[in-house]
Amino acid sequence: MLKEKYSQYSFILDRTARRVKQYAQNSFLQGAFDLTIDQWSILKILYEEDAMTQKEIAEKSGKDQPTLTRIVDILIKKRLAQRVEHPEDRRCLHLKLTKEGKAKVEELSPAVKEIRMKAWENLSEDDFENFTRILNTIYNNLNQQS
Amino acid sequence: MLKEKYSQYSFILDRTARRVKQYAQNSFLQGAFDLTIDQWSILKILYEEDAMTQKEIAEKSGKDQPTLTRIVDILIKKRLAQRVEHPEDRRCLHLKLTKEGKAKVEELSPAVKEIRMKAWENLSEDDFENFTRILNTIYNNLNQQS
DNA sequence: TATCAATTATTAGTGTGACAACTAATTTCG
DNA sequence: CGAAATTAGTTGTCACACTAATAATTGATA
Repeated sequence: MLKEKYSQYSFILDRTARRVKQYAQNSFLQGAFDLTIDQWSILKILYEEDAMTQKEIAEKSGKDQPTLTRIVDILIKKRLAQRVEHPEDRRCLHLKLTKEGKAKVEELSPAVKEIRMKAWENLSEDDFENFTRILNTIYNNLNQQS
Repeated sequence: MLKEKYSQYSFILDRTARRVKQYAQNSFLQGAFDLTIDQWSILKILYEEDAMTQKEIAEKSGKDQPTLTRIVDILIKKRLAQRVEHPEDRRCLHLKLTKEGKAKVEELSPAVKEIRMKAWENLSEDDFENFTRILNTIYNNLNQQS
């Protein structure tokens, strides 16, 4: 295999991921959403399934627990979410959206979808399928266990 | 278009980019390379073309100038690179590798290529072509100017 | 030539990511 | 039962990304 050639995907992958994030963040700023991309991603997860523990959210979002703790702190400071005691396990905390949090998700969802779609101009349905398949294959190839 | 479906690529892209970086970083740690991935990427660029300004390196690496300043500070602290005055423009600084810096790149290059290849198990040459094409299309779709 | 605009690099501030170490609570098992 | 291991969450540290603001220098132009 031509290692020189293959080993350069990482640069393109990294810069594209950064640009996707940056583009969305700029759009958020212009729309005065008062949220970062990562804060939004956690809000979205909570909207789809309320009352999860932070551990569960961390797994679902692919973030580690310290990172999640900090994002949740910010969401709470913004009064978009709240921590609630777990009824059976005092180590855990259930997170729930506040009314404001739910309203925020409902208000912004359509705009966020539009922002996300921009990336797919000039690309086909096949491209989308291949792209997600390849990304997931790479993700699994580099799994911690292996 | 099914916006709901298409708008979820960003999560997969982000988490895969993070895992690629993390996998390489862990391999660097185990090999006691004493470098981060991003420090390595700058060293590599300097090895290929010595005596560039920070502005040029920033463009080539896809990093912004503040980020580059910090990474270069670290490389200099590690005695792998040095700043040299630009002969014609006193605003600029030429960066050059030290002997140690060049030796480091030569020493680690083969190992880094091996690490990078791991991601491509179970994937074909076509996948590689499609992957880079799609990434670059997305990157251009989200160009600042547009 | 004197001023103003553009360019290069830096600094400060905020947010995030990874890792290690820690607390508190719970579970396991001798 | 009680000590040890495990688990959930937090805090601290370092590195990086991005923005805005600044200093120093250069170039353009009136």
